[in-house]
Amino acid sequence: METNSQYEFLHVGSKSTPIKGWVQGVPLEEQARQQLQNIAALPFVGPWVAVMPDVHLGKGATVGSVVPTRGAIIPAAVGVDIGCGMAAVRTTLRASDLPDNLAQLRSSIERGVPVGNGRGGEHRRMPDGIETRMTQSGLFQRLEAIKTKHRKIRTDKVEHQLGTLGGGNHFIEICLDEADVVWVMLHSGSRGTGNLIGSYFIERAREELAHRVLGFHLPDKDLAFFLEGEPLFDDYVEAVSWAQDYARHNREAMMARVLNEMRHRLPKFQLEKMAVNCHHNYVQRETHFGESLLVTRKGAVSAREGELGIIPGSMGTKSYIVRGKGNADSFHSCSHGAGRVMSRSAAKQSITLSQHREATAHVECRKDAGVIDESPAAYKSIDAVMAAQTDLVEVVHTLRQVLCVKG
DNA sequence: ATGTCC
Repeated sequence: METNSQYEFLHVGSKSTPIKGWVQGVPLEEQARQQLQNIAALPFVGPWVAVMPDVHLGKGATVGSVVPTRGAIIPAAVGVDIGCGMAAVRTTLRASDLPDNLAQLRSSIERGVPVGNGRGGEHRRMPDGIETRMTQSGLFQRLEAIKTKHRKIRTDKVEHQLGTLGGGNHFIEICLDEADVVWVMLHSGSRGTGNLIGSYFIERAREELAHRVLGFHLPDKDLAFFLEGEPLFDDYVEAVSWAQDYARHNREAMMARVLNEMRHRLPKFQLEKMAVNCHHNYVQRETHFGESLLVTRKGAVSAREGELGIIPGSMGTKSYIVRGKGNADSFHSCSHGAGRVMSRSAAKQSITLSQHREATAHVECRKDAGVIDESPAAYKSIDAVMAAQTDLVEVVHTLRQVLCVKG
C-alpha cells in the first residue's frame, strides 16, 4: 500500500464533496473541471469523486472519473457504451515469428472479425457457433426477461453483433512487449444492444425528473438518476449488468476469432496464462471504507491490489499491462487510456494525413482520412498519464503496436 | 459509442 498519494484536491469550498484528482502534469480543461463540480454537488455522490489523469469532458459524467453514489444511480454517467473495455492475451509467439509485411494478416483479421457499424459490422452465420454462446451463457434468456418488462428495448442484432468490433475508438491490435513477445489486445463494448439499453434508461431517468421533488439543484439534465427502492432502479441495474456481461463475452468471442485468423497465417502457437478482460465503462456495487456504494467508472479501470488491467495508448503509441496497487483514495482505480486532448472535429481539422502517416509509420494500420480523429496527436501523452498514477498501478508490461485494425 | 439524422 502506497503512503505518498499523488492526488490533489480539485473542488472549491470546504463544504462541498471532495474531488481528488490524479492530474499532475496532465491538462485538465475548464469544462471538465466544471462538470466534475456538477457531479460532486449531487447529494447522493460521495464520499468523494476520483479523477484519473486521462480526464476529459464527456456526456453526463466526465470521462476518466470514478463516481461513487449512495442509494442512487445515474444512467448517463455510465453512458451508452455500457461495458466498454479491453481484453489482452499473451501468446508464445515472438516478433521473429511474424512476417515482415503484416498487410495480409490485417486483411485476414478484418475478414474474420466484422468491423465498423451497420451492414458489414455484423456477422452472418459465422461457422464458430457464436449463437450457442448466447444461450449457454444465459445472455439470451436474461435479455428476454428485460425486453418483456421494457417493450421499447427491441433488438434483433444481439446474436449477429456478438464477436464484432464496432467503430469509433474500438480497435484490435497485435503488439510486442519488452521481450518481443507477441500479444493480442482489443477494445470494444456492448455494441448496438448496450447502446439501446443505455439510451432507453437515460431517457426514462429524464422522464422521472418531472415527478420528483428535489431538495437540491440538478445542474445538468444528464445527471438524472434512479433511487434505490424504485422499480426502475432495479430494472436498470439488471439491464446494465446484462450489457456489461454481453460486452465481456463480445471481447472473448472476438479474441477467439482473431486468434483463429492468426493460426491460419502464423506458426503454431499457444496462449500464456496471463490474460486480462476488463471494463472501463460500467457500474457495480462495491464496498469502500465499510460502506456499500454503487461505483460508476466512466473511463476508469478497477485496480484492486494485485488486479491486472490494461491502459492502451493511442494508435502507434504504447499500451500498458498494469497491476493495481489497491489505492483506497481512488476507490482502487486507474485511468483507461491516454484520454482525448482534442475533439473528433478538431482533430479532423488540424491533423493532416501526412502527420498521421508519420505518427503511425511503424504500424500496419489504416492511413486514410477516416481515422484522423484517432491519430496519436488527438490524444494526451500516455507517458504523462502513466507518470501521474504511479501510486495507483505498477507497469507489468509495456507493449508497442505493430498491427492495428479499426472499424 | 450507435440500426448515428431526416
